[in-house]
Amino acid sequence: MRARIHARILDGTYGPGDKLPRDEDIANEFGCARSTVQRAMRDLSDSGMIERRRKGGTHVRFDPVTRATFDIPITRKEVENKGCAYDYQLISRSTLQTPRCIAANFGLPAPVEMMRVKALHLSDRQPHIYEDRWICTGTVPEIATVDLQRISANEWLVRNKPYSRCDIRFYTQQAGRHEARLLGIEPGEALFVTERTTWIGAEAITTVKAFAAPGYQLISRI
Amino acid sequence: MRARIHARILDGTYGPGDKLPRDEDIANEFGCARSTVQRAMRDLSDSGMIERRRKGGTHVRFDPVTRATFDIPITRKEVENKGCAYDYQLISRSTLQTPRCIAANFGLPAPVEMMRVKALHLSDRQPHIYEDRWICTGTVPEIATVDLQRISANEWLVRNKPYSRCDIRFYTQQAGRHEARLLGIEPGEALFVTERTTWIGAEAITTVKAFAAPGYQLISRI
DNA sequence: AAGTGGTCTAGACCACCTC
DNA sequence: AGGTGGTCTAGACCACTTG
Repeated sequence: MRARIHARILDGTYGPGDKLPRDEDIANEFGCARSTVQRAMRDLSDSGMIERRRKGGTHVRFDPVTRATFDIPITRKEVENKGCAYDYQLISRSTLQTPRCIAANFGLPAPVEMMRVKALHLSDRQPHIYEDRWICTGTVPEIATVDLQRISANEWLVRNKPYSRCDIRFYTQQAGRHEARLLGIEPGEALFVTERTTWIGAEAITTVKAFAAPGYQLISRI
Repeated sequence: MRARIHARILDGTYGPGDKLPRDEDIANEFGCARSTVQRAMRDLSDSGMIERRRKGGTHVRFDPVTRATFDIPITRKEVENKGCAYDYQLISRSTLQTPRCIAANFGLPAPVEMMRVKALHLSDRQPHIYEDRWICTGTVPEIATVDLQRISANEWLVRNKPYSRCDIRFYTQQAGRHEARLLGIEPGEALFVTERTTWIGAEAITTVKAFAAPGYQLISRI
């Protein structure tokens, strides 16, 4: 039943920008319950095909988008899932005032005190990802007691600190001398950079810039 | 009600790997209908927090993942949404046998005839994305009659060819001479590469490699 | 103010998968 | 084969938002 409603929209009965009938009318037309229509519509809405607004009705999106979903695992798991041996090295940790640009990542007007953690993730003994992270000691005081030689901040945070909001951005950057040395590559090679910033409620948790060695791929199947 | 169930799992009552009670038991405990529980569980399942299997029950995922969704718009729209002027140039189109590696993208054992389309998308007159695309003329015969000088294959396909499956991968690559010349940059600069391959049912539609000029970012907010 | 989608109920039946 | 989650129904009430 739900499949029929899906098909009806996919098949071109309604085109980009068109308004669909109210759920109840569709339910009558198909001879099914309104909640069944609601369920189908929710799926289409999740997939980015339609947009719904109370009182405004349901419209086929005017500009179709491809909505892709990616699972970003803990770095250790990502390596192990490839069948590679995982290693991890803490490079440095220190507590200091953030530069203004890091505070800005969190939408904070002024610098605050945070812990800065630099670390290297290895895959089969080869440098894999270098991460440069700031952790808000105000929101996550426990971090002071965590043995970051043994467990990466990445893993500890994912396992222990739920977040309510997360900004992610991907882009590329040529390796500078610093990154090249740590990753064992030549300066100028193309790095895959992942920036992630998380909050719990309005409280900042962490922001991290992860530099992946060339060859890194992000994959999604829909 | 749904929020209470969400909270219950987030707050650590159940940890990674734990088995949750059956939906019906949870419903009794909370004094709500089973379908309400089912709905809450579905959300958690969609977000990657739990895994459900018929007869197997519901488990908190052992290895938490960050699940991010990205909207990938039509390139023209992506440029216009930034407030930039969009331009587009068809570089070449031809019909020929695919190399073996392109056929392999589709899981085809042998080369087939496809149309190859190279094109450049510009943002405020600056080269923005260079795409190198193969379109299956068997599945999409209409493409022969489309004026690809006026509308990009990207836009025409998204608007006219629904797909049932899509593989996407992102990675980086240093610009070669060819890409550098087209994008107006120096060889060696870091490109953001998007590879997309789509099917309708078992039929191949298109595969494309899009090279984005440095500065390109992919953004998601959760 | 009214019309639309969103949530919830109480119940039935189905489909899949593990045991 | 039985137990679990998945879909569906017919209905009620709620919440948002636009005209």
